[in-house]
Amino acid sequence: MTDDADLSDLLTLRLGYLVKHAYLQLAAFLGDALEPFGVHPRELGVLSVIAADGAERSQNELASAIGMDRTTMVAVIDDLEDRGLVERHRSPRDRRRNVVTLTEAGAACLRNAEQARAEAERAYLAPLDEDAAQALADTLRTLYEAHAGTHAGSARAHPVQGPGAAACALPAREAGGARGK
Amino acid sequence: MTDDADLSDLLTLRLGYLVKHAYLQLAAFLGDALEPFGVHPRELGVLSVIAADGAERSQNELASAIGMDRTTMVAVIDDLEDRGLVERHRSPRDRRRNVVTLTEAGAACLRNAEQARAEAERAYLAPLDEDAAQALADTLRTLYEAHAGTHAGSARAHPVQGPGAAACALPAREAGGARGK
DNA sequence: TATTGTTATACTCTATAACTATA
DNA sequence: TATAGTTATAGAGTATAACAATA
Repeated sequence: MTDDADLSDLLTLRLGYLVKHAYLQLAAFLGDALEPFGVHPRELGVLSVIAADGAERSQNELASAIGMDRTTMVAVIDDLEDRGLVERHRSPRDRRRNVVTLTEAGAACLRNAEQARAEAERAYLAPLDEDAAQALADTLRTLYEAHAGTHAGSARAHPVQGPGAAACALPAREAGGARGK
Repeated sequence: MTDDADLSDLLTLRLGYLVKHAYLQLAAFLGDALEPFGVHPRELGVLSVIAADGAERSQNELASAIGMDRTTMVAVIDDLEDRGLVERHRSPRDRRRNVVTLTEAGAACLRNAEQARAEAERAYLAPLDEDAAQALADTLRTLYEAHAGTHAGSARAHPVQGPGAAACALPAREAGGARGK
């Protein structure tokens, strides 16, 4: 490495780089914090939503509330059910629906893991003073709400073909291209 | 959907959810903006680093500067080379090294795509006033530098079973677990 | 022995299509 | 016909191990 400082400096000026690594770093914090409880961050989110209110939630409702695909939710519920944290019940009023409820163990796991999650978030935000941490949360929420629905089908909002696009108009990427050794 | 408002509200209070979706939404903005130029955000980062200074960069140096695995860099350079945007040269001083340089087309692509990237970032930050946008960048950079190296090998499987884990201490997750019916 | 580029492999996460049973 | 759950599959993205050439 000759002078990596310049190069990484260049990249940390990029918003995309910073946001991606914020996501990766926070995911590492959360994953480590939840590891003793045997749940993934995504699973904890599912448990939280199930416990959120008294209404009985079907798998489909859970999936759409979390922004998870309903086919992915099947496997998540499978895992949680195998570990005895949730139960599936056929809804008697609409026998297509699987109502998902917390077991005793699931409720206990939720309580403990939620505490660990909150601690992990605090640890991640520790380098910031309280105002900056609050401002970050507010800002992220503003952005989330303003752009909600943007990444559903990633190629939608910007269909425009900017001028000068011909500069890179070479053969589109293929799967297994020939290598130059 | 009975009352999704409550549920999504619950999730937007979670930092992990907000950061993840900030990443996904910004990635969608960047991906759409760069699509006319036929480059992915990751590839644009590689082009930028190559052009960053006069020093000749090997694949290994590019990879470590960007935080990309060196085996991943091989495929990225393959693609860029197939499209005529970069060239590989064997370094005469150390014949193990592949020095990567921009072609004329690569430099032109970089210029145009960089402009599109900057516009996409501005569009993403548009819901914020200037102070909030600047504060966000500063905060993200502070967090990145404070936690640098955190997500190297942190979030993986769940081998350890820590204290207080008894609440969820049921069978660990398997690959193709048997499903309930 | 260590390093660079490379290949092969595997694992995670996600997205799509199709099937079933219900409505 | 439409919807909920399910299954199978495929595509990204990433990580690891091993190998050849070179130092």
